Amino acid sequence: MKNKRHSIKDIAAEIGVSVTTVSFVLNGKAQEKKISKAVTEKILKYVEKIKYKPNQIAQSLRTGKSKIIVFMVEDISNYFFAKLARIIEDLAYKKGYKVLFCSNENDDDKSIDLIDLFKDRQIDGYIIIPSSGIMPKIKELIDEGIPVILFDRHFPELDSNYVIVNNKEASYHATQHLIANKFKNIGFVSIDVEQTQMLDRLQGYKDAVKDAGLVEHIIKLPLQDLNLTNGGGEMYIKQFIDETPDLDAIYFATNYLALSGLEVFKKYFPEYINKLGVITFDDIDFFGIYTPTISAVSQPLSKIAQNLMNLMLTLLKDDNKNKSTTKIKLETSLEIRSSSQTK
Amino acid sequence: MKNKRHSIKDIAAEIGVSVTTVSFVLNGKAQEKKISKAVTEKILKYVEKIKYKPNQIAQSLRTGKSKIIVFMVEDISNYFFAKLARIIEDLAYKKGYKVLFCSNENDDDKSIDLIDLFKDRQIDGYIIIPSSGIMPKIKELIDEGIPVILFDRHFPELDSNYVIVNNKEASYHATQHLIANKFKNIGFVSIDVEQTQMLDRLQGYKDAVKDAGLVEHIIKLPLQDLNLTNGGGEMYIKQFIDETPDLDAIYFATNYLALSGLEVFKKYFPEYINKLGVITFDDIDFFGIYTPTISAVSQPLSKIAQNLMNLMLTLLKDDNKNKSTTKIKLETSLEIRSSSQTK
DNA sequence: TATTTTTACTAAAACGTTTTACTTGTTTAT
DNA sequence: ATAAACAAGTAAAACGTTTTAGTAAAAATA
Repeated sequence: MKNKRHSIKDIAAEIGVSVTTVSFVLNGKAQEKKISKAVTEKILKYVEKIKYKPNQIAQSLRTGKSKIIVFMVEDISNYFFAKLARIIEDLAYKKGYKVLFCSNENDDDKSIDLIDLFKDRQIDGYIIIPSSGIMPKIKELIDEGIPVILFDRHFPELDSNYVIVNNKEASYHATQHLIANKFKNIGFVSIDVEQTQMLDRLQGYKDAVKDAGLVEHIIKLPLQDLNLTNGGGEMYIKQFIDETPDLDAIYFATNYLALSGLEVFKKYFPEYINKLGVITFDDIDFFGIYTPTISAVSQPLSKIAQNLMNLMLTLLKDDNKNKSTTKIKLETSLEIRSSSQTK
Repeated sequence: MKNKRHSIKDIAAEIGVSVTTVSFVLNGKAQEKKISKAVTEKILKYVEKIKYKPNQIAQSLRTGKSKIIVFMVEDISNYFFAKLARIIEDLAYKKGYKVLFCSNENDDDKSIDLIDLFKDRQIDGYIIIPSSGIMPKIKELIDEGIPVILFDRHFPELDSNYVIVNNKEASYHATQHLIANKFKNIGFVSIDVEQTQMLDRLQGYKDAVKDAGLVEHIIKLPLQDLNLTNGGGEMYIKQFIDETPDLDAIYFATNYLALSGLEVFKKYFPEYINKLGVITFDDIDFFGIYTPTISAVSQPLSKIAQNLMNLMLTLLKDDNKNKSTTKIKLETSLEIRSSSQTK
C-alpha cells in the first residue's frame, strides 16, 4: 500500500547517473556544473513523470533553512490578528514559505517558551508582536542572525526591524473627532501595559484633550487576571462609567475593549449607547453593522501584511547580513460612521 | 557572536562517551540500555547546564516524524475557525506538537495544492475541513497510513475518521423554535454546495417546515464568484427578501451568511430587523451584543477541539495501524436570545 | 606531440539524530 | 575452571539532501 516515496537515489539509479548529478539538475545548476543537455533532460523528464518532490526535512537538515516562518501574535482568534494571519498566509505560501501561527497571550513566559520551542526547528524568520518583557529574548534572536520583525509595537531601546502604525497621530485625530462633535468628557479605556502602541494611543488622546482644554478620564484595565481578548474586564468598564460624572464619550484603545464596552452598554446602560460618543481603535466588520454604527481607527491590514512579508523576504534573502534595520510606520484611516454621534 | 548550537557529538566529546550513549540517555533508555547511573547523571547534568535541545529536523529525518500537524479550514480568519484554531493550538503545543494552520477557501485546487506542499514535510497528521471534490486526495492520504480527521463535514462514501455536529437535529430544532414563535414564512439562506453539513442543515429545516405544514423558502448563494466568508453575497440576500412575499423570519445556515444578512438589513431594510425572526447556525460573541440579540445554534468549540485533538493523538500513537475509524457527532445547543423575536 | 583547459560527471563528507549489531570485561552458575 | 549471562558501553549505518573536491576523457593550445 504505502508506496515508498522516491528519493534522489532512486532517480540516480534509474537514470544511471550519480546522486550528485541529479541534485545539480534539480537545483538548476545543470549549466553551471556542466551537466549535458541530454542527461539534464532525461532527469527532468523522469522527475516530472514520477512527480518527485524533494524531502524538505532532509533539505533543511543540510541547508539549515526550514522554509518556515513564525507569526506570533497575542491571540490568533482575535479579529485583527486573524485577518492579518489570513493575508500573511497567502503571501508566504506564494513564496514557498509555510507559517507557524501562535498566540503568546501578551505573556512573557509564554512567548519565551514558544520561541525556545521554535529554536529547535530551524525557523527561518520571526514576525512577532512582543509582550513587554521579552526584549532580551528578541535581542538573542537578532544576535544569532535570525531575521526578526516586530510589529504592532516595538522596543524603543532596541534597534530592530519593525512595522507599526501611527498610533499617536491616529489617536489624536480620533479624539479630536469626538471633540469636534461637541463631546466634553471623553473617557479613554485602555489596558495597563507599558507598550509603545498603548503609550502612543494614550498620548494622542491626552494631547487632543489638553489642546481642547478638556479634562482626562482614563482607565487602564489590569492585564494579568483577565482574559481580555475574550471579553473580560466588563466590571472595570462598568465601574468606570458609573464613577465618571458627565461622561459623554468613550474612546476604546483596542477592538476587544470596544466589544467588552458594547457588552457593558447592552447589559447595564441600554439607552446610553445612543447618546454616547464612541470611537475605537481597530475596525471590525461588525462595527458597521451595529446600531448605531461605531466609528473606528482602521488599521491597513493588507498594507501591514504586505510590508511585513516584503521585509521578511528581503531579510531572508540577505545572506550578507545587512546590519541596518528597517522601521516602517503606516498610516491608519479614521472610519467615521455614526452620523448620530454628535451632540 | 553566533555561538554554534550544541549537538550530541559535542556532549559526547565533553563527557568522554560515545554519541550512542548520549542518545540513549536523552531518550530515557538509560536503564534499558544498561548505561550506568554515574554516566547517565553526568550526561543529564551537562545537558541541563548547556541547555541542550535536540535538533528536531535531524530527529525528523531519522524518525520520519515531524511533530507537526496540519489544521486546514476554509478560512482561518473566520470567527468559528479562528476560535477553534486557538484551542487546538494550545492542546497541540501542550503535547509537543506544532500546528500549521491554513485556509483552503473551500476550493478543491487550493486544498490539493496545500496537501501536496505538506507531503514533502513529513506531516504527522491532518485535520481537514474538506471541500467537495477532494475525496480522492483524502483517500490517498489515508491509504498512505497518515492520520486524517475530517471535521465540520465528511464524505458519506468514504470510511474516515471525522468529528461533526448534529446538523440536522440542530437545524430542525432551530426552525421549530421560530415556528413555535408563530413565524409562518421562514426563509432558509444557505450556500449552493453539496456538503454534508449544509445538506443536513437544509434537511432539518425542510423537515421542520413540513411537519408544521408551512412552505419552504430557500436560497442557495453561489459559492464560486464571491468571497462569502468576507461578506459577499449581499445582493442575493436582498433579492431573496424582496422576492419572497410575507417573509417573516430567516434562518442563516452559517455565521458569515448571518453577518451578510445583518448588513443587508442595515442597508436596505432598517426597520425590518425588529419584526423579523432571525436565527443562525454558529454563534458569535457579537450576536449577543447586537440589537436585537440574535439567537443561534452554538457549536461546542471546546468540545470539538478536544475531540479532534484527542482523536488525533490516539491516531498518532497507533503505530499498529488500527484500521477501524472513529466517527464522532457532537451536540449543539440552541442559544435563544431575542425575547422580542416572537409574533 | 605534449601540455593545458574544458567538459561531464562522481565519491564522499556533512547536517544531527536514532538504532542495530557488535565488543569487552565482569559476574554468576555448573 | 569453564561456560553462560550480564553490564556497560561503542562503531557504524541510516534518514535524504547539498556541496566540496575530485577524476577521466576529450578538446584546445603550444
